[in-house]
Amino acid sequence: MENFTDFFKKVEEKWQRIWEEKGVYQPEVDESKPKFFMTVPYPYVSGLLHLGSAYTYTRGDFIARYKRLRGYNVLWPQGWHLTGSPIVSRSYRLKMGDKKIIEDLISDGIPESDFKKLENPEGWAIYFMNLNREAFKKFGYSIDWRRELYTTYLNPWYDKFVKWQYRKLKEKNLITKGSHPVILDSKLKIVIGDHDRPDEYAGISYQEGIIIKFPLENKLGDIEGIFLPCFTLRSETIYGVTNIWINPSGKYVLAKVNSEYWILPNTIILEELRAQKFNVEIIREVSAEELIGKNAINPITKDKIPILPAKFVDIEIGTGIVMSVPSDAPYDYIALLDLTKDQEYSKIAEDCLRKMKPLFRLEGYSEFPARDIVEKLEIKSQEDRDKLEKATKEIYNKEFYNGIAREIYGKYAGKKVFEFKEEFEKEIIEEKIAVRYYTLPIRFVSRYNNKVIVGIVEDQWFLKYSDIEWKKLAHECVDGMFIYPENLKKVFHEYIEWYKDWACTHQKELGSTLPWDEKWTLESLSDSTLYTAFYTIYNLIKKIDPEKIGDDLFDYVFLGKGNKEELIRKYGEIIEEMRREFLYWYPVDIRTSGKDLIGNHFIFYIFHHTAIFPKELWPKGIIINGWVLTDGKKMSKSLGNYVSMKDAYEKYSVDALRFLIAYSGNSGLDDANLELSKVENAERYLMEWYSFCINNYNKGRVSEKLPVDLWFERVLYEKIKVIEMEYERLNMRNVINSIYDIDNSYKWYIKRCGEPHRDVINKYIIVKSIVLYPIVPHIVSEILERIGLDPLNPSWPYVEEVKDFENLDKREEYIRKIRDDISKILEIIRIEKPKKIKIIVARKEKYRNLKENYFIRNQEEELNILKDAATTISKEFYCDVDIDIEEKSSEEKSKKALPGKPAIIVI
RNA sequence: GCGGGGGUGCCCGAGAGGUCAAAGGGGUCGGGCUCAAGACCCGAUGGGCUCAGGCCCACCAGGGGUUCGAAUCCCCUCCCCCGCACCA
Repeated sequence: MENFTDFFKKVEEKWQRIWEEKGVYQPEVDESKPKFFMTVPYPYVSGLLHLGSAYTYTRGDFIARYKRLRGYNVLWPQGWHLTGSPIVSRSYRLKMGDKKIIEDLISDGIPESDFKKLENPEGWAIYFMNLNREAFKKFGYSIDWRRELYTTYLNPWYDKFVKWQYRKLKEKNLITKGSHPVILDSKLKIVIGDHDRPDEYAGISYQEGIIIKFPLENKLGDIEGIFLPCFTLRSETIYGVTNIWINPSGKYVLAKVNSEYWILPNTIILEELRAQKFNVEIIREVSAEELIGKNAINPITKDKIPILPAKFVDIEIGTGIVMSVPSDAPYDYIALLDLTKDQEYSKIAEDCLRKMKPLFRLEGYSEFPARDIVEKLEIKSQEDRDKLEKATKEIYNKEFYNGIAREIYGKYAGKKVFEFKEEFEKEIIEEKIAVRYYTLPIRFVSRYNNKVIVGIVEDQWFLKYSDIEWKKLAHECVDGMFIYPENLKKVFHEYIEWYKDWACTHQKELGSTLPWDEKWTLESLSDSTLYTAFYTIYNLIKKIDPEKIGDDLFDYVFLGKGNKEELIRKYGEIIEEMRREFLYWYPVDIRTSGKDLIGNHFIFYIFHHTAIFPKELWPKGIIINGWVLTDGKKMSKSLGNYVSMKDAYEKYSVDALRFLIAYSGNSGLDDANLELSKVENAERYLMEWYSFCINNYNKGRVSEKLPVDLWFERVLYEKIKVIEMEYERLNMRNVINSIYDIDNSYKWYIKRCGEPHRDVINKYIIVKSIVLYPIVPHIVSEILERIGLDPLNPSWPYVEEVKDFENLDKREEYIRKIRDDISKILEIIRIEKPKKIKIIVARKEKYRNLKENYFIRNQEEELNILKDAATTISKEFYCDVDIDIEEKSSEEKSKKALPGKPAIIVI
């Protein structure tokens, strides 16, 4: 069993060592050379990176190395993202002995003896940063590691940088303050993140809805003007309310809420209302019986509607009082149906069902979609929770996007729900019929054993992405950028338009605090927008005591503001150097990553650059790639095809992996298919190329070049042009396909000439090796060294243009056609080994009236070409080949010969 | 619903008005090499006809159109994937 892996691994180690020792990827400012600044968004290091990341970063390496070959002074720095909650959450959960986390760690091959280190966020972050850095190095990335940075207060320089950035944004009035809902522990009043709750509730977010206040028809006791507040996500269905639901076994109270009287359940909901700035004072208890059977008034339609009992009403959710829309809400429909079987309420329930109103026109449904779906899914009762959830979701979704309001909606009639809902809600809130409210879809307890509620924080900070002037700049930036694939420009513009203000601060997460309001931490998308600039000076700024760094340093280095002499006195000459580095490297020439970042990170990146920097420093290019499938399947732990970068480089040769990564796809939104099952083929392919090079370099015939020599040189020339274009766009699959084309042409070349020309074979070796270099730099470095070329400073091959003045392409095409015809004939007449092949060229007169552009002009020319081809054909078919002319031939078939289409006779 | 990406032969995937039955893989079948397997090499792989390099029909989600000519352009329909946010 052949196995080249060990050989490759040795070569890889060797070159990685040399690169590191010689610092070949640590570029210095050099005004005499054009610069190229390439970045890939840093990964979030909550664990080991997998082959999906490898795909993105390896593509980064392809372009970095390609640009180096093209003579650019290339900088590729890399960092790590630690900001946000997942690291905090995971380390916390590990500390608590969470099984899932332990399982994950074990499946990643993390030894249990290391777990202790991971039990705090800092330890976790450092640990995985180290492992992932190691993987990046093993993959051979040409990163300038002097500039390796990571985020959050754990890195005081980064922290200073982010704070500077946010002060700038605030100065420019791009930060605003507002209120924002958050999930809180009801007793401790602290924000409850995923790690503060049981696993099964991770990821549950609040819902935004409204409370509609239904006045009670009569007094309760001697109090008048009491409201039944109904929380709903579907305010627009208020026109179809037939009744109100309360839980028959629930405990309710009469409370004074602000200046009104409300009926509310005596539950955690009171606390939640208070957390949302309602002033709630309990007056007295009210039993469900006191309410059931009474009537309320629909505040919009003024209909009189009964209050009825329903078991499905959860007195801890919403307001514990529910408006019932049987026409469009499956729960309500089935509950009324249930109630028709009840002695006491059957009449009222039937009446309610009769009063159902058609609200929306919805294709595929009758005027009462709730009834339709209850029947379709065969929902039997309100206990049928799963089906009801599904039904509700379906109807809600369909009605929201496709439901057309009927006449009853007045000015909204004819519109779709999503078109008018926002305005409608605004209106009923202004009319004081309703109020905005947030709640949870399920009530659960925090790890501190208290129920969790939604509260409003009043001092939440926002990035003002709604700012029209800011949007304008962002659009302008996109317009001026190279975005590949090009059609994504439109998508970028749309996202810029669509963004509203972004809540940029969280609590209890890893990150940098907001400099003027230190209880807030900048959330993870918001602290990672401008750091590409920070890379340019990071290797230098680290020499300065972070304690001493003030905004004046950044103002000077990035914006050229401040008194230079004074600043030099304060920080030293180094700030001059920093300014120079920044101005040399900036702007970013290419930033490349996956399509998942388009709508978030890349938009932020653009916005913030336009806010802080002058136009000439705005980002210049973005290249987007798709997801990665491994062997045609989505990579996931449950499918068992999950491969971490660490697994991969330990098991396979990295050059083979890099080759497969290149071959897996082009830029764009399509998913790439990384065929790990082909890793051996890739190794073999590369190994064969390696042996070919060292065995053939400087070998071969030395003589006048034949037409076929020129033809192959021409192929090389043409292909290298194509490959250049594909590299610029990171269409790596196309690059490899072009290399395969070269290989196929070489095969034909050898068939045609037997022994290759020395110049030609050398050219082939150099061209293909260099073109492969960005993809498989280790083995190519080895090749270059073995054949006596500089492996540390390779440059893009210069191939002289070979013009097609000899009709080289058509000549070869002609010969190939003759060859194909012969094999077709052999097949049809079922001869395997011909004794002789006669090729008879058309008689002279037939050439007289040829089309202008035909490449063969006369009989002599065709004869020459055929004589040249005779050896090739004879070798291929193992027989003699006679070339003759029609004039002299005695063969009957010779008469059929035409110019460019000689008669072929096989004996 | 909006926005984006798609639907090509057994499968994956290129092609973006003629040179297109449609590149390249893979699979399958047949053959070669081999003690044998793998690897490698050659051939076949829509249907029908034709024992001399050939011809005819069908065909690129479905339907219609533009054109001398459409997988490619236009219109309609159907289907699939992704996003629609406060999260890395």
